[in-house]
Amino acid sequence: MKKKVSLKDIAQKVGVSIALVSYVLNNKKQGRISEEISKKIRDTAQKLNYRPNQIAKSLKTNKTNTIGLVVADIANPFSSTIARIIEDEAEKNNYTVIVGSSDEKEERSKRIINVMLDRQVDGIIFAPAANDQPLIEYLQKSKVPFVLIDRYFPGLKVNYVAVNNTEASFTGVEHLVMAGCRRIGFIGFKTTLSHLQDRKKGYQSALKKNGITVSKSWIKEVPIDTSAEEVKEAIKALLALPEPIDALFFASNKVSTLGLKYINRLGLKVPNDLKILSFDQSDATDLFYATLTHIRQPLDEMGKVAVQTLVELMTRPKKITQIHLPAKLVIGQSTGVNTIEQPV
Amino acid sequence: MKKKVSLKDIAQKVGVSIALVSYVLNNKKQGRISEEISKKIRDTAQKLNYRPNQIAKSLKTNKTNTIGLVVADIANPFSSTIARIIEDEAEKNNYTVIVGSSDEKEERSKRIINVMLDRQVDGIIFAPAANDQPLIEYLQKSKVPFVLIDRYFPGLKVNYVAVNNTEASFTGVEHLVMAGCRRIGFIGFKTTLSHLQDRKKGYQSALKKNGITVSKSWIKEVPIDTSAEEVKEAIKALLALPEPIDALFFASNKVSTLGLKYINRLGLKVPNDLKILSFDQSDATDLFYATLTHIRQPLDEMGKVAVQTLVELMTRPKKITQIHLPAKLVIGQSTGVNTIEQPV
DNA sequence: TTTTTTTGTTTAAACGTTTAAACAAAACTA
DNA sequence: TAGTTTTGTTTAAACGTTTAAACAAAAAAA
Repeated sequence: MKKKVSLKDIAQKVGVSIALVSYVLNNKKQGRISEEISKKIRDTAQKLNYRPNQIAKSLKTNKTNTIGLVVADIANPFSSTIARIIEDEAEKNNYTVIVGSSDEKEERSKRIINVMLDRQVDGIIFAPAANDQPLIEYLQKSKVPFVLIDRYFPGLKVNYVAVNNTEASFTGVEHLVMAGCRRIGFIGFKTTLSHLQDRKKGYQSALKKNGITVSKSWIKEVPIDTSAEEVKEAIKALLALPEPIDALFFASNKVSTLGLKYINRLGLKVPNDLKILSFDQSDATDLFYATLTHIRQPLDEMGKVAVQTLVELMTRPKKITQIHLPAKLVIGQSTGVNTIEQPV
Repeated sequence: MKKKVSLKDIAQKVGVSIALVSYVLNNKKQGRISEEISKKIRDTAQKLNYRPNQIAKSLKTNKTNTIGLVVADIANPFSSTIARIIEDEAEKNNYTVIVGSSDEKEERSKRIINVMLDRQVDGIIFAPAANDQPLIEYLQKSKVPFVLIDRYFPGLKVNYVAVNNTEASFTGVEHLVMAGCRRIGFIGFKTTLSHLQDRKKGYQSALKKNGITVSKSWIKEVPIDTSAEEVKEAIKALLALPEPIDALFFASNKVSTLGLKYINRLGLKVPNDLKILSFDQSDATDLFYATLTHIRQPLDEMGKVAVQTLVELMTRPKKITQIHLPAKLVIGQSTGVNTIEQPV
C-alpha cells in the first residue's frame, strides 16, 4: 500500500516545520502567518492531495467525532429508518456513525458497547435489550455520554428519548371500542422491556375504562425474537376461542407484519370479520388490502432529538433529559371507520 | 471525563515497563516472560478494567479493523438487509462497520468515501451511484481495497459481487409470457446504472425471443430517487393505453412497493385484471393480497461473498474477482399459475 | 574459571497529529 | 541607541500503543 501523504511531506516540500503546516491547514494563529508561506502550504497540500489522518488527530485530541448506535436489528425497518435519520443528523453535527445490532441479547449489546468504547466513540445512542440495566450502569461508569432511544428503564436516572406508549395504546384501543369491538385480542411480547409493557397497560386500561373485562385468553405474548410460527399459533388460538375475538391489536411492526401475512392466507376479511390495529407504521400499513389503522411513531423526531441530546451532552455535560414524544393514531380501513388523523 | 486506564497505569502499579505489559497482554514473546510477573500484570489489568485504546493501536499498527459500507439508503430494506449480513460476517472476521447512505448522489458518495478514507478504514464495500466511475478510479489510486456490491461498471477492472440481472429478468418475463401475457409493461429507472439497464435488457430480449414486438409505450422509467407520484403516473399511463397492458414488471422493490400501494387503491384484481412480476423480495411479497411472483436475490450470499472477497484483498492483494450470483424466480399468486420455485 | 548462550526485562523510537512554549528577527518606543 | 513589543516560525512534548534493539543477570558450555 502506497504511503499516505502526511504533514511531514508537505513540510519538507515547502521547507518549513510540521507545526506551521498544521497551523495553516487548521486556520489557527490567524493573521500571524505570512500570506506567502500560507499559500504555498495550501497549494502543496492540495497538489499532494493531502487528507488528515483522523486516527492520529483523534489520538491527540481525544475526540473521534464518532457516535455509536446500538439497535435491535438494523435489518428491521424500524431500526433502519431511525438509523438513517440519525446518520443524517449526525452528519450535520460532523459525526460519523458506527452501528451494531444486539438481536435483543445482552451478550451482544455488551460486546458491541465494548467495541465502541474501545474505539473511543464520543457518545452512544442505545436501544437496550431486556435486562441491560447492568450494562447501562457500566456505561455510566465509563463516563461516555449516551442516550437511550425507544426503550428505557423506569428506575434508572439516564437520558432517553421514547414515545408515550401507554397513552398511544390507550387511544388506539379506545378507537377500537368506539368502532364497536368488544373482544379485542392483543399480540405482544413476553418481555420485561417497559415500553412494551406500557403498550399492554394502555390496552388493558382502555378496555377497563370502557367497562370491558379483559379476558386473559385475549392476551398472547410471543418471544421477542419471534418467528412466523409463534405469531400464527397465537392468532389461531385467538380465533378458536369459544367467543372469538372481533379485533386484534398488534403491539409492534414485527408481529403485525408476520400476523397479517397469516391473516392474508386465512382469507379473513378485514375489517368485516376482524378489525385490526397495529402499533408502528411499516410497508404493511398501505400494502395490506385494507390500509391499517395504526399508531404512528414520530421516528424522525425521535432520531433527531436523540442526536441533539447527545450532542449537547458531548459538548457540555448536563442534567438528565427524559423525553416521551407523542405518537399519533392514524385511522385506516382496517377498523372500518373513516380515515382521519388525530393526535394522541 | 475520568481518565481512562492505559498500559502506563498498569506498568506503574506493577512496577515494570510499559513494553512488558504490552507483551504480556498481547501474548507476544511467549515463554520468555516469568509466570509470576505475567500473572501480576494480567490481574492488575483485570482489576483496573483495562481496555486497549484502539485509536492508539491503529495509529501504530496502521490497521483499524474497520470496513466502510456505502449503500444507497440504509432505510431501504434491500440495503439494510445486506448491511445486517455484512455486519455479522464482518464481526466474524473481527471487523467493525461504518455505514453511509449515498442517496444515489455522486457528491454524497464522494463525501462518504472521503470520510472513510480519512478514518483509515482497512477496506470498503461500495454500492456506487450512477456516474461514480471517477470516484472508483480515485479509490483505486488510494490503494485501499474495495469491492463493489449489487452494482458494477462493465468497463472497469474492479472487484464486484452482483446478481445475474439480465438472465433473471429474462426468466421472469418469459414466465409472464408462458402465463399468457402479451402486453407486458415495465417500470424501471431512468439511469445509466448497468444492473438496472440489464433488467430492462432481459425484459426486452425475453419478449423478442417469444415473438412479441416491444412497444416503446410499455416502458416507463422513473427517476432513481422517485416518489409515489411518478410511479402512480406511470401505472396510470400504462393502463390508459389504447391496448392496455395485461402484466406489469417492476424492476425493483422500491417501484414495486410504491406501485402496489397504488394498485391497491385502484381496486384492480391481481392476477385477473393484471399480472405482476417484481424484481426483489420485500414485505410486499407476502403482504399483498396476491403473493408476488418475484425474482429473489441471494442477499445473504451477496453480503457474505462481498465481505470474504474484501477480507482476502485486505490480507493479500489478489487478482480481480467479478462475481454474478444467480437470482431465482419465486412464483406466487400474482401471475396466476401454481407456486413453485425454480432456479434461474 | 572464563566464555558463551539463554532468559527476562527495559530503552527508545515510531505512528501523525496538536499546541504550549521558545526563539529570532523585525518593528516599534523611548 | 538601547529597550520593548510584535511578528513569524520552530522546538519539543504529548496522545497510547508496538516492537526492534539493547542490556543485565542467570545458566550452560568450555
